[in-house]
Amino acid sequence: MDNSYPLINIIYYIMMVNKQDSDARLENFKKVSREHKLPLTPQKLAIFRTLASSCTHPGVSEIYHRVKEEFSNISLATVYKNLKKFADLGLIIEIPIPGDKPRYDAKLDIHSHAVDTADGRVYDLEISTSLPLPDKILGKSVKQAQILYYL
Amino acid sequence: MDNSYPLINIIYYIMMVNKQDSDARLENFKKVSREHKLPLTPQKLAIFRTLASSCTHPGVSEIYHRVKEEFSNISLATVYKNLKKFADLGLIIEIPIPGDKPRYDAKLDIHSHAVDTADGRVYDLEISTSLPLPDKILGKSVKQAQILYYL
DNA sequence: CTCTATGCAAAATATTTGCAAGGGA
DNA sequence: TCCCTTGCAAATATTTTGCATAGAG
Repeated sequence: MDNSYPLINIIYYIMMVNKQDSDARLENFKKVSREHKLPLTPQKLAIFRTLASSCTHPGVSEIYHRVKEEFSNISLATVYKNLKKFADLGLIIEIPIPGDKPRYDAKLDIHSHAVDTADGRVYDLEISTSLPLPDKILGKSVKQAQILYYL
Repeated sequence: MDNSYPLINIIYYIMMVNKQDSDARLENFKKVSREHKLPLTPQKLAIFRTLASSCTHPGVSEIYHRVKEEFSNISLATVYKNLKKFADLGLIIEIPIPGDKPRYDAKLDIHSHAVDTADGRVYDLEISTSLPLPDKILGKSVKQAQILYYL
């Protein structure tokens, strides 16, 4: 007898970004910037907003080109510097992609990603069963976790 | 009343590599190479063995330097080419690290990794609860999955 | 003998840095 | 005013490629 059928069905949802989400992210961005006494430049806002309102998890270069439509003379270095700073402040998450450049995500709650190896697209994923999340590993607290699924 | 205590205890194991593991990996490597009619050069063997017998999930540069002790004139390009080929053949897994260079792993069964953000070390992790693993997402079959925990 | 692999060097990419000038709070 | 930030260009770092030669099967 074949026992290999799954006992539970995993339900997953592909998440999209709506206006409420991106507005809330932008508010949090401003709040954290104020708390750290960091000036809110138009460039920073444009970079963050591009990310916060996007479903496509863009990388450095795509963010650069999109922001360039508004600020034609923005520098690539500014995009690099800010994405790094945002990640340090916990305002965005870096999604590492095997064999490719990293992508970024302004969705902060712990969730998973599906990477389509055919076209490089990355999707946000919520799953019905919870992610195994230990408090501590090796005595150190777990700061972040993500599952990467490769299709 | 506070319901926030976890209902289950997650048990995890830090996995080490023993000689049986690395020998089995090496055998599989030879078998797959034969199947694809790819010549088994001493350089390839050294690169694969370095990885298969390691607990530290080395990156390109570390593998290069370790193999260089044996083959003093090995080229970095050879290491790049071979790691890419091994990954394509499914002989190794690339572990993408946020903000850092990728690491490699010859352990093939689906498992998780803990990334120590303090020192960059990466550990293999087995956990007592299973990883939520859907067959298909967006109609495409799931080829691989890994959880990354950041400490 | 045939086909892939290797090593080297150059090219292509990607990312970081230093610094003078500008701009938010 | 005081820092932090920006844009530019140069410096680094990383990865890929072309090609002549070597070596595995």
